[in-house]
Amino acid sequence: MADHVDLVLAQWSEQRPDLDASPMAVMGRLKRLAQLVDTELRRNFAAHDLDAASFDVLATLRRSNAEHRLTPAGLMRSAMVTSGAITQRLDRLEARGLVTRRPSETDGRVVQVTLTDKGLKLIDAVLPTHVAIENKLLEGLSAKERETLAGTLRTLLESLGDKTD
Amino acid sequence: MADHVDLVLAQWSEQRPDLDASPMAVMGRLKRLAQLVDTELRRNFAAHDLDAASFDVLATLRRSNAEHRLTPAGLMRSAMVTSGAITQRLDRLEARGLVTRRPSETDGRVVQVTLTDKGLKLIDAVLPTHVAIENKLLEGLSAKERETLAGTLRTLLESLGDKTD
DNA sequence: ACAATATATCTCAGCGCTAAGTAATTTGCT
DNA sequence: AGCAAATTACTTAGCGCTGAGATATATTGT
Repeated sequence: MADHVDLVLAQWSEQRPDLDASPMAVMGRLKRLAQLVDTELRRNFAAHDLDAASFDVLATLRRSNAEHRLTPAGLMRSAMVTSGAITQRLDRLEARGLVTRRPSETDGRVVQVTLTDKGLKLIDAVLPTHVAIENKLLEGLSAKERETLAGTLRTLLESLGDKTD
Repeated sequence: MADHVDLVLAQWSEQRPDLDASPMAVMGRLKRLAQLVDTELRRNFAAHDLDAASFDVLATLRRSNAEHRLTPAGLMRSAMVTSGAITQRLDRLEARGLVTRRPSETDGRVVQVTLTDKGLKLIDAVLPTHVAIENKLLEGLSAKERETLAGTLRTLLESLGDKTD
């Protein structure tokens, strides 16, 4: 009936009763869950010679359109990392022959990143296990709970400006 | 009415209609929120010459007991990082005079880590802004929604073995 | 036309983490 | 008591990210 964050909250109220630590009930759990999930997923990535960053790029290209093509700027917005991080991710993926970089014909500043056949095969091989693991991690919640949870998280994301537009 | 994850789910159903991507409705949002929150909190840490890792150690010591003392193993369990990460965090904090390391008198393998006066003052200076920012980030949810959300996240954490015991 | 501004990508130093392995100490089994 | 297994903390190589800034191209306002 108590997780790690309950202990943390009890400790705060003991050591700093003047501090209202209530936001941590949500924030602490968000952080902790994200970390737990990351650790679990990392195993699957490693089994396919991947890491979370590379998976993220390959998966984003895979789902974006039938050409599996996107610009670094698009990848950056999707991944919420800095442009430097994307450049380095692409360097690694290109060196392994999983994506190609081609200058845009219509805008000299732009680069088109495309999934290679090898990259497509790899991401399609990883996806089923990936989704299966995510499902397994969610087994503790009913379908109804998952739905409500997803809805509340969406409300929160929207309030923080995470729009599609 | 739609956040980034809604777009992602629509893309998957378009490009891989055979794949049941539904767990991403929760997992994708968890990851995205954790990343957004981290980015916001990082600013506050930097304003106090801190980073998330250092803040985490100082805050854990601050709340743990009146002596503000813990072992590296305890810090490791709380932070969910590897032992090497804790060693390095402590190296940095010790070099800045924010914590001290002292060998345990009862167990030769154990080290006692204690917050210094300087460390205590620093963490107490950062905490109010930290909680205020967390509160601000949660403004999009009603008190009721926050409560329900925290409850569901706890259920999920417990199902993943995040026990206090 | 042209200067100013905006956009897109890349570079790099510094930091922090993991994974794997080491060394020292304690615990538990027989 | 004696030894294998577990625990604790540390070390290091390699990776990936941020933040700041460089470079090149495109767009805007006059």
